[in-house]
Amino acid sequence: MGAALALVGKGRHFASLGIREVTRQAGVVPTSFYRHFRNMDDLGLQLVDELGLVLRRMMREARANVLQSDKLIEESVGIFVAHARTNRNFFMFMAQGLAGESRAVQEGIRSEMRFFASELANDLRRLRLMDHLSDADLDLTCDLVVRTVAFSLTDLLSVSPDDDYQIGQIRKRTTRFLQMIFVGAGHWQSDGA
Amino acid sequence: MGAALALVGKGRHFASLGIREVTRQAGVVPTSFYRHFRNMDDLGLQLVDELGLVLRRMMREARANVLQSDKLIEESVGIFVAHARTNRNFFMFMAQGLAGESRAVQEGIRSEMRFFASELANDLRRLRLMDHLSDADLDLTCDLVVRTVAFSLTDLLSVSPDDDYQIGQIRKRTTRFLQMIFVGAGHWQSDGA
DNA sequence: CACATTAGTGAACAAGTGTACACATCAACA
DNA sequence: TGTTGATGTGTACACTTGTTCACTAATGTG
Repeated sequence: MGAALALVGKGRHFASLGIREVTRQAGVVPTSFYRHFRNMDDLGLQLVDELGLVLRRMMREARANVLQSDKLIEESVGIFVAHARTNRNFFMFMAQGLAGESRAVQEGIRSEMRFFASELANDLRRLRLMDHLSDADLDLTCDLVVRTVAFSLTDLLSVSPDDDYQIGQIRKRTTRFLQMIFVGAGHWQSDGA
Repeated sequence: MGAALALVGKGRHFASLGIREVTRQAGVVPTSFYRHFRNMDDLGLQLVDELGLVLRRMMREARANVLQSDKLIEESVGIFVAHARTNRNFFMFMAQGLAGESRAVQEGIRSEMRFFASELANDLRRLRLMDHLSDADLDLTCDLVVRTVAFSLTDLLSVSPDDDYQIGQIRKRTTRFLQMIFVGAGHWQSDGA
């Protein structure tokens, strides 16, 4: 799995990886592959599971650092950007998987995103933010937030991880996106929406 | 190019396609490939160019059908969904390319999206909507809109093109996303954003 | 310690891959 | 009509690929 991630991190697309290639990168003989996975799709699914853990770690950190901050959005985006850098390969895999060729991997990632959105909704409820929104509308908002952040991922991954200036730009832009969404959510249904 | 698109439409990822595979689908001998393209990346780039045309056609239709409608957002999303169905393979290619393995294709698609966003900004200016926004903020809004629609693409492409119910759901949800964004844009900078 | 499970090995095979080269076909135009 | 440029063909070569099978090394548990 590490070998596959490493190749993805080098710019290869997961769908184009072969068993021999992965085992070669892992420093192991091709047949060993079958001791762990039935095929590449299987490997992909297990990567999605690990991706889930990465995302949960990120959420935990965000909750810890953000609870009483007034710059909730800015902080959260910062944590996201930091994690995207630390776990670059995982996030690359995620970005690829959304339109990947394995339906199962696709669905897995989608499901991780849904989970993330629902946790975000819980947090906002708990913090008594967006109290005027119905459950459905809060859901809508969180879904939109998660999508926006996920799309920023593709921006983030398309620049060098050392290009602090560009990364800063993306962080600022993403923050403004979210601010605009929350302004919209704040006025939702109180006007002609 | 048609053959490559057809394979993508069948669920394959562009990055995993080979020259022989494409020529086989095209009903032509492998060596013929080199008469038209230098390699698969080259083919990808030419597909991006054609994708540009598809998007422009869509924009033209949207402008024609939407000028004096009060349901501007709803109509536009409808046109988008319709085009996504008609040109399913092109849009699949687009969704894949955003996180694809050819940097050039990636940049090409990204650039098409920027163009689309800037045209949208022009239209909004012309229609005297969002008149209170600075150029930069209008840009921000349009970028966010285009991203949101692009992400909906992955939803759209993950369901069967004949599943009218699910497609309708996606259309409605996307519409609400955009409405929320525009509500946010409408109140932008007038409150604590 | 012995034993069972797990992980890794090496050789083999049929099939598929990218690419090179010389040759054939065909449309368009002088 | 003859020539030319674009497109397609057939053969060939050196690799790479997925998967199989029988075998070995290491691991931890009774």
